[in-house]
Amino acid sequence: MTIKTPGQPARGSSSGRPIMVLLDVLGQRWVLRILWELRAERLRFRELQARCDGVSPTLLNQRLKQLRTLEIVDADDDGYGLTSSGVALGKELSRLNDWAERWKTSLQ
Amino acid sequence: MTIKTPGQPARGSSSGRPIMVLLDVLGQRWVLRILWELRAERLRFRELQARCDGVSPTLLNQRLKQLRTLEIVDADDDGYGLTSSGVALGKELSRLNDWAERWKTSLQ
DNA sequence: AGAGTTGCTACATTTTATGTAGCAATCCTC
DNA sequence: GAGGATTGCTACATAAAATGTAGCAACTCT
Repeated sequence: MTIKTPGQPARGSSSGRPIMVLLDVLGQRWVLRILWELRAERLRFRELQARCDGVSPTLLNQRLKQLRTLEIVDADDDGYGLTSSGVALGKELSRLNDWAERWKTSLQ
Repeated sequence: MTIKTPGQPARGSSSGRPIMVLLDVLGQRWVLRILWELRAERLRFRELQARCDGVSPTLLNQRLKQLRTLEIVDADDDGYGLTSSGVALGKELSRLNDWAERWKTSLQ
C-alpha cells in the first residue's frame, strides 16, 4: 500500500497538484463516508465500522492508515477523529449535505 | 448497472438520505475527477477521457450515464457539461481546491 | 469515395473490495 | 488473579469492479 501526499503524483494524475491528490483520495470507496461519520464525534474502530454499514475491517484499516498519513484523521485513546485539517474538510462535507438537500428537491 | 437516486437507498446505506446517495456517488472512482474537469467547460467524450488521464471508455460511459440520470451532468451537440445543479456542485469542488492548497502548506 | 472524428461497446486481464474467522492485547468484574 | 468481554486489527478465499486494447457504426469534411 503506497500512500500519496500532495506534491507527489496522484493515482491517475501526473501533476501532484494538491487538488488532484485530494480528488484521488476522496474518490476511494468509503473515504467520504468515513470522514462524514467522524465529522461529529470521535469513534472507536468497531463503532466507526458499524456506522459505515459494516465496511470490511481490512479496508477500513487501510483507509484509516492513509488518512492518518495525510493528517486528516488522527487516533488516540478515545479512538479515531479528525485533525484540525480534517475538521475544516468536514465543514466542506456539511456544505455538500446542504447541496444534496436542494438537489433532492430539484429532482422531484 | 443500477443507478441510485436520492430517496432510494444508497450502496452502503440503508437510509436513502440525499447526502448518503451523494457520498456514495462521489466516492466512486473518477466521479470527482469528471466533475472537476467539466467544471470549467463542456467537453466531448474523448477529450474528457484524455483529461481524466485516459480513464477507460467503458467506465467513463458508465459514470456519465449515472451522472446524467442524477441530473448533475447533461449532454448536447457540444458534448458533456454540468447541469445547473452540477454547476453548484462544481463550486463546492472549487472550495475543496482551496482547502487542498491550505492542506499542502500545513503538511510541510 | 476516402480519411478522419465521433461516441461508444466487447472482452480478457488485473486490481480492489467483501465477508468471515480469529488472534493478541487490554480492561473490567468478581 | 481467573473469566469474560472488548479492543484494534490481520489473513485469506471469494466476488466485484476497473483497466486496457481493439474495433465498430454513424457522421463530417474534403
